[in-house]
Amino acid sequence: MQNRGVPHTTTSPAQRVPGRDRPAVRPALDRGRGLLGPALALIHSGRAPTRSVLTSELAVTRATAGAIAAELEALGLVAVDPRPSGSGRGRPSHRLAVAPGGPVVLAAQLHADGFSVALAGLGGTLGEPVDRPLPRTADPEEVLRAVAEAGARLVAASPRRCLGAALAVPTPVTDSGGRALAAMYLDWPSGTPVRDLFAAAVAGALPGLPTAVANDANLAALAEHRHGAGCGARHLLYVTSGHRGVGGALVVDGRLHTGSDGLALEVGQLTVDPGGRPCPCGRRGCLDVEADPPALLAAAGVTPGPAEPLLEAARAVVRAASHDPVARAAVDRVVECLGAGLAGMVNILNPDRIVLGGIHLDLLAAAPERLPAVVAERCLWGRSAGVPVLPAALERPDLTGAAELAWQPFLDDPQSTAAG
Amino acid sequence: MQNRGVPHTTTSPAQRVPGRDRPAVRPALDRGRGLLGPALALIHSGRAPTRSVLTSELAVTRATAGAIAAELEALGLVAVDPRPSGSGRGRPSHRLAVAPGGPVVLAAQLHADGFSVALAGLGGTLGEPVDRPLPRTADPEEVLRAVAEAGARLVAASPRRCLGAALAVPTPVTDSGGRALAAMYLDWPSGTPVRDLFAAAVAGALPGLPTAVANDANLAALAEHRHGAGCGARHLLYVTSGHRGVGGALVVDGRLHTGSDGLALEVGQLTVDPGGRPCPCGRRGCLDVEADPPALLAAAGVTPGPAEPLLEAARAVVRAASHDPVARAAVDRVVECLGAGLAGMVNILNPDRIVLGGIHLDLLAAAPERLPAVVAERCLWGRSAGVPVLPAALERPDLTGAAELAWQPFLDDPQSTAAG
DNA sequence: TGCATTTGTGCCGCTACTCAACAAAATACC
DNA sequence: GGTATTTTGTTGAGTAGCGGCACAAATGCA
Repeated sequence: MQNRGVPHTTTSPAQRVPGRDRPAVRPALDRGRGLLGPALALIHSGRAPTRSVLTSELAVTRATAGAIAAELEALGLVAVDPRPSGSGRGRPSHRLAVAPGGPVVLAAQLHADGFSVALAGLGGTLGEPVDRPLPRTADPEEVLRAVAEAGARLVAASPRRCLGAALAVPTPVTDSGGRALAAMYLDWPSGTPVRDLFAAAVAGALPGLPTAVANDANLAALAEHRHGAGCGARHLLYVTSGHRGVGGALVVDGRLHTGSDGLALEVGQLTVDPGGRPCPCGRRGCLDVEADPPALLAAAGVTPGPAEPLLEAARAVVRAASHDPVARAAVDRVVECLGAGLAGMVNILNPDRIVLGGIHLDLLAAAPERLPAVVAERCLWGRSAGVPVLPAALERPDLTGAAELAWQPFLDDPQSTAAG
Repeated sequence: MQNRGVPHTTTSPAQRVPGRDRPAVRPALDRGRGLLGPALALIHSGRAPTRSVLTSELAVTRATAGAIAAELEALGLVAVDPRPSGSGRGRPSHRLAVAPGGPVVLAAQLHADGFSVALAGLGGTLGEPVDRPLPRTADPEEVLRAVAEAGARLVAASPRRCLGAALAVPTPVTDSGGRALAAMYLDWPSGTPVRDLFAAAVAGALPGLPTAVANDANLAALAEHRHGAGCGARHLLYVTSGHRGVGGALVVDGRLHTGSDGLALEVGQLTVDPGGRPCPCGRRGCLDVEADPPALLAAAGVTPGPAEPLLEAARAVVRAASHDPVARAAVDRVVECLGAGLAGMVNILNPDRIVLGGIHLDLLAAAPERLPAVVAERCLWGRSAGVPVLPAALERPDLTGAAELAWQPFLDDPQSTAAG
């Protein structure tokens, strides 16, 4: 690209040469970057295993695809393997893959039971995650410092260059201020500036690293879209429940739909059973209290131990449903509620695929026919739509999603990986 | 642009010259078209009144903006007026406006009481609309032929070149097949291929004209976003009810969010009052039966005359609310239901603006404090979100929206206006 | 052993921009 | 009223990114 020299050289009016003139606005730096980003995204998510597929996916000439692949290889991000790629007539195409020793990002996650960190390269593969309990304090600053330090140890132990860090948190995060609105499991006050606090913590442990923070369900959706059950979907609705309440996320054309301030897909307030259980919001039968692990436990009459994770206790109920009629009835009831909630979302969002995580994944496995049927029945154009409902496919969707978030700037502009 | 010659010259293998070679895929034709489209869109929606604003909105250099403006002027789409544009220091910028004698499109609309057609230039201004009752037959082919013929008369009477035609229909339309799913007011069977039928009708009356068909609420939302109360919103939620049922639409970053098959924003099935009126869907208290004109009439105990449009009758109830306690109570009740429905959408979509049309516009005028308050109360992050709720600003939003739809291909690629 | 088919590559050209310098048109200040 | 300052329009040179083309390479099939 053109040499733009040093930006923002504060030329005071006095010392300014008369004939000298600067553009009214700094032209958008991200224009003309062209197809490098889309190409890397295709290889990253495994949708371009060969150069010829890349050519057709990008809708460019073979010459252009070759130049792009060569540049990504020069950046150390992609490995081009000229060995034949197997069957078919004609000359076999070169294989494209993520460069094995390429840069990594630091993915981190806060959840009800602790925190996790892992390194992640391109391609959606995680390194061995480190899981730790939360420090006894609830002070966000201290928690995030512990996360950053655990991450820094991972980074120091790896020979690969680290380009960024991102954190998944179990609360909505505002786009504008990066504030956590309802970090219930963490006992944080509403409005905690988690984005800034994480940035500060990482700046202490790993200076210079760009950071980002987002909601865990949103990130899991992104991960499922790129590397899991949502791969290839144009409009992916992801719904999950791992502890209390129900989280949703929507991926449209490969991008998260976070709404105007990151608060979209707060689906827990959908009414799914007008005569149902009371909800903290004041009404009855909200999805939040009818389709999460506590709802399933309550319907089955099970009281979990105080130290037992709610998700594990609820999974036990689903497993018991194969022989225990009480558990079966509980599962059936929650499946009806979940289906009604999903139908409500489908009427508004019209996704072409639904992926379920958390306890919903188990419920789908226990009612693989009934759950999609409920959705279709209660959905306005059920028969014409017929949305497929799939189980999530990733082992650690939240961590993988955090990695996606950290990778995003470099997927948008692969050249910038060279800067660090 | 490059000369691509005649497309699809079916070179049979036999007659193919050995050294001759065609690209694996036809490269995307719309790449490299650059900023002409965005520039025209800015001028079209009034967001670039001068060349200097265009420069900063496009984030290009003055030279580029000048070249773009000159090209749009050469295409006969934009008028550049070099006269000064008023106040401020420095040299005044040239004014940019839609060319007065430029091309037009044909906008058409089917509604409960008839059909309308109008010509529309760039800039969102409609010519005088022609309103007609529906032919006595319910045969879609015949209805659409009448529409096309009325349109053809308008086109013939105008000296301006017509580039395309689009139709707004009061039913969801599938993206894939262009089929009407629930044209209740028109007595059309579900699945009527309205896109193809309209194309055929227009081909008969105005050969060669490109056509398009979409849902009326969606198009009204698009129109409000570009020329009305939604101008400048990033995520615009539009909700309206002109006859029976409630229609919604979402505009994200200037594009309609139609979902994977055009069926998004079917918001009528949201439960807003669990103990409310029965709905054809089998449940109670759906938005469709609680916040449309018949709901308001029923709450007020009014039975409209058989020939009276439902919207007008409902408007009379809202007007009566200032002095009639029964009407006031009816309005209050429907306002609560509408607010609950809007809150449900806000929780899922997190728009930064809501615009109301149809009877909802009157309800907002009658309860300008209460309606936004209900939304905020029932919305999960009400206080932090505080979504503004505004009345629609256009006189004929559906027709204006149909014009937007017809213009869209030319806004995306202004060069193609020269082809016709 | 050819031949059709598919892919990789180098070279040329075009397009849509940026950059840089200058000219023009207004306001602000003395 | 004249001059400096600010903002804008204009022109010409330069360039990144991509398409078009011709040819070479690598496979399967007859």
